[in-house]
Amino acid sequence: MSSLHFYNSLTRQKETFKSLIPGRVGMYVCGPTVSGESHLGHARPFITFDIVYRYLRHLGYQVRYVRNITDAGHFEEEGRVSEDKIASKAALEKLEPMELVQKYTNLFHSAMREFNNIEPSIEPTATGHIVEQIVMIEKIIADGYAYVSNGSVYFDVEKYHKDFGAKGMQYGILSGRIIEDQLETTRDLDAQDEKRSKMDFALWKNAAPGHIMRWQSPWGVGYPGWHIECSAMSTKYLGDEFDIHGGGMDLQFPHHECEIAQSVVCNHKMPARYWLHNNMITINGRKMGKSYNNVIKLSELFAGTHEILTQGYSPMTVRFFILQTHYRGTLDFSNEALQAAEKGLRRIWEGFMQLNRLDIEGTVTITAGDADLEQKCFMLLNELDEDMNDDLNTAKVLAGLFELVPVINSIKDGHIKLTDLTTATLRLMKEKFNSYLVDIFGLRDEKKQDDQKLGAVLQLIADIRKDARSKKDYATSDKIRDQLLEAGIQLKDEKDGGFSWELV
RNA sequence: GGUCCUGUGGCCGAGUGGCUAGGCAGAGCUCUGCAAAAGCUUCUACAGCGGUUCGAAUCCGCUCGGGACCUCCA
Repeated sequence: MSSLHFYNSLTRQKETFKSLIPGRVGMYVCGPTVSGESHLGHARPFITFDIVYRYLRHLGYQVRYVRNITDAGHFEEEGRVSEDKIASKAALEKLEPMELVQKYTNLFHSAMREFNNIEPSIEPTATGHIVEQIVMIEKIIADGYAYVSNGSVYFDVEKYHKDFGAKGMQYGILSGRIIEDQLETTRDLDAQDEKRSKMDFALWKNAAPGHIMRWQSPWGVGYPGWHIECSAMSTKYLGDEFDIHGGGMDLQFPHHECEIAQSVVCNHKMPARYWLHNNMITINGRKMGKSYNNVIKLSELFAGTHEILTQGYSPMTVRFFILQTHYRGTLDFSNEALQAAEKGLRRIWEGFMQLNRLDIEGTVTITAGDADLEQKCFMLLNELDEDMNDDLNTAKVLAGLFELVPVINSIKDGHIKLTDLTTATLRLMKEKFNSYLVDIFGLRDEKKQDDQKLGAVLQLIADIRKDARSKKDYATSDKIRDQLLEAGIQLKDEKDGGFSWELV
């Protein structure tokens, strides 16, 4: 598998990735609803698609990455409480809705920075694209696939299904749902009378009195339905047809299904070629979500303030934790798993630092001193790209890197000589570690150890300690080491008589 | 009820039918004044029952368990 493959939810199989325009990729990812603080579950898609973004760029693509901010709010429960999520919270908190939106948007952005996610190329907001959404709805009505009912507009799913199903774009194409079954099994909800069919979904909702977020439209005062913003904004910034559409698995139906229907009516094309869905983060085997009351907010996660947390976990630990599993599998949260990730990250990062310190150009070796080891390393290094290309198997890439860590440490400790490997392989090792850990996985050192002054001070203290040790004054040397550790600085004696230190 | 996914060793997790990932934890050893780190060695697996096959964790069937979606949801 020498080229990039993605599992495409649309076709339910792995496919070779080929962009519509050579060298360029358009990617749309469903962003957050900023009606509340982001939680651990939200971290996954944004980290996952950050990896996709980084990897595509690493491969040389010029990517336009669009990720929306849903700030217009949606009804709590369709057909029942016609109330805007953001508006209801705003009433409770006595805040201007846009003030609330701003607050949570800022929090979201700061979390994204902590995770070291690269900002998208465009981050459009739903409220900033009301006009585009209205225009799109008008077109759907004009073409006969939507109808106005009591100031609201609904999409006519059955008509769409009948007409476009004949063209191979039936409703249910993405989620694998059979519309006929859906009609029989969909639960009866209250106040369905505005809709002609229970499958129909809202494009525009009539705003009830007291509903704070509202806009003037051809159908009266109201607000957009849940799905139209993504169709409007993806079309505007990426065109009628673009390469990748991403999001959480729970959005596959109905959100993405409806998005497809809307876009197909307007543009007569399947909007995206590759549909990528990340799986959920579970906690005790259950999806993390408001309805389950098991949400850990990111701020709680970092600080360790949630009751189920035994400690705080840093953004990089969380990022690494997410990378250690394949994005399409569920990932179960537990303190043990996070602690393991924390230690694993530390180990691989230390190995990476050691590797960077090796002077591999000192003696250039053409022939490996240890042919078996050379072959093993060379193989491991070449498998990395294969694994990454295989639907982004980050877990396997990390496993491969981990297998090389003992080799690096052994070189450092002198168990393996630099000349046991060819210089070409050592160079490749440096290159791959750097590419994957830094560029593609977006990991970074969270402990800023580049403080020159602190380093100088520690050098002095270490010299004093060394003197004490040489006089076998272990009481003093241990005191220095123990008290530094209490201050959060760990000294490590090296075999060559030197020392290293680490902030803990 | 409908659609789909899933069940791997103490924990987390990869896994293309044959070469039995990896991390964390545990045990032993080496190095060290001690410690930490590191290195080497090592113990626990493929839910159960059938079937296909020379051979199955991997394919098929059944049973049991877990989960997701069908309603806002990452």
